[in-house]
Amino acid sequence: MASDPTIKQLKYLCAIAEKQHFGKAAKSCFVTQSTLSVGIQELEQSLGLPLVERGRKSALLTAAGENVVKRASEILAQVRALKEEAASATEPLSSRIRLGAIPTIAPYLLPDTLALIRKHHPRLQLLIREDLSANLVSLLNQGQLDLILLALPYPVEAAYTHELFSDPFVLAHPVGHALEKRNVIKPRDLRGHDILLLEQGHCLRSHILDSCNLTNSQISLTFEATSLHTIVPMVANGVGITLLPKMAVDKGILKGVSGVATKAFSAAGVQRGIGLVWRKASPRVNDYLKLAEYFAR
Amino acid sequence: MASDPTIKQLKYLCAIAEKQHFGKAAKSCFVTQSTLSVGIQELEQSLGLPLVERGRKSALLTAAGENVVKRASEILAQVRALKEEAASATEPLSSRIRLGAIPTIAPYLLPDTLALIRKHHPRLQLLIREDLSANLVSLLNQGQLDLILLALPYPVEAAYTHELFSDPFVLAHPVGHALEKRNVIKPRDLRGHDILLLEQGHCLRSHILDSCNLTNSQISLTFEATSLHTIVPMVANGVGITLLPKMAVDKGILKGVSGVATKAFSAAGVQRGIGLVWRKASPRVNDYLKLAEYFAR
DNA sequence: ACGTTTTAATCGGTTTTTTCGATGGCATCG
DNA sequence: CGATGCCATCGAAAAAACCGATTAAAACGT
Repeated sequence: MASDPTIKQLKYLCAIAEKQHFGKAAKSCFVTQSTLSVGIQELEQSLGLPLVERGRKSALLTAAGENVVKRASEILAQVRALKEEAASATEPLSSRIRLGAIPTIAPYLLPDTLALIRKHHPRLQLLIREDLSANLVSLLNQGQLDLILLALPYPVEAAYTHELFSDPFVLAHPVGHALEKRNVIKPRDLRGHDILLLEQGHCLRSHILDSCNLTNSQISLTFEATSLHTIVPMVANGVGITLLPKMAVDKGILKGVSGVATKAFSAAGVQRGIGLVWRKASPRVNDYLKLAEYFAR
Repeated sequence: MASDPTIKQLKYLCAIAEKQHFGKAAKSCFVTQSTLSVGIQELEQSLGLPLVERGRKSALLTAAGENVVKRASEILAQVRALKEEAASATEPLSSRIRLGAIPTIAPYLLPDTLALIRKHHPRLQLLIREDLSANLVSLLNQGQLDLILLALPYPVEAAYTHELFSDPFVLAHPVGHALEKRNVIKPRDLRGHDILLLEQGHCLRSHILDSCNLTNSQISLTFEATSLHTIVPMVANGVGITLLPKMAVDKGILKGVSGVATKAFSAAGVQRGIGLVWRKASPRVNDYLKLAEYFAR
């Protein structure tokens, strides 16, 4: 079977088309005339037809040769484009990063941070997927995502976890609630109260339970919500109390809601970690670390 | 400077994209795994960025890698297209031939012959240019034309002349003309008669003069026309006599014209030759010879 | 916990290809 | 008729491509 033409050969041919002269074409390609000559011959052989009409005065192209040149120059242009794109992609934090984030982080951390990142790295295309931790980890390990933003601790299999900062939980209770008068609040003070949590599958639920040493059975009323935004009005209505990520409170989840007060825990450890996770083999660790700086502030 | 990626390398990369596995990709490229491995590495080096994420389970593409693959597959498709076009062009009498012809041949020889050629070689693209011999020869030697159809003899510089057949001149005279009664007509019988010829520059003029041993001064009335079609009615109106290529008469130049009679010369040599001319260096002599067969019949 | 397997990178050596300088052939020009 | 210009060809040297074997590292199985 006839082998493929070489990019070099196509270049030679285009040079001939331009210069109409073997020697000059060779010079413009920085090779000797003999090299270019055999290059053209090989190309003609591999295509099975004469491309250049060797005259004494000048080297003209065959009709077929001109067609080939037309296609060849397109190919060369595309190759150039490929190289240029690749070159621009070597610029850090460019091209595409597919980022996953869980629902109890994304709405509070991403808007500001992404705006900042976008400002500094306009060439970076960040695709966001919001999903539960388990799904994100699975997608990451399948290669469908490049980077995920999780609450820690979380088992991420073979992936690498880069912790960013810790996010304390704060108590959110109806105004006038029995806990309001206490100066100091510890996890054990929660026992016996109706605690509203997200439904199973949200890692926030287990992080809260774990960090407060509670079990499912110790929660007297397990009213399960699908989002923090649905829990807040329930607290306002006196249905129960809840723990909110400080991150969410800082970003104004209580804004416009009356009848809910917050209180920080005096004990340490009532918190979750926030971290980035990527595949160990990932070649863009530098990019991820740079992104981490934006998330960490 | 970074060297160009190789077509082979692009193939390797696309194979990886498809198989997501070095070994399998290598097999599909009919090379060993090591060959493909270094090929990919070279490509990555020349582009200056990682394209493949070598996992233990599978070889995934980087974001940049996917972009490159997209472009690469386009390039490969174009290369394939180039090869296919070239292959189809090896079929004889395909692609393009730029044919020049003089005004005293083209209208009489081309219509029928081109129809025949078109029928047998539908893939052949014949571009026709009608011009005076001198211009055609110049265009041929400049490479603007591939083949020209001339009346012979004609000096064609370095080109090669392939004679097809001879085209006798016939006398065309008004009905009732003095020459009508003669059984035998020789060139010298023309002397003293008003002979209508094409203007200077048309080779037909000099061919007639030469073949009849006439000089410009021997023509009593030098009424110069720009085309044979304008001469014929002038003959019909008794303005003079003329010599017409038999070819033109055969193809009906006198059809619908009354009052003009024709007579063959009894002497040999009152004729012009018809021939194809191409550059000696032309690589498509086979095609031209094949075309010559159509013109010669 | 420990071999086994899988997978890609690496190494060493051979073959192939590429490239160059020099030479040759051919046609044109002075 | 020699000089010149141009492309093809040749021979040698350099570069590369390629292969098979081996290594390294991780995943898998027992």
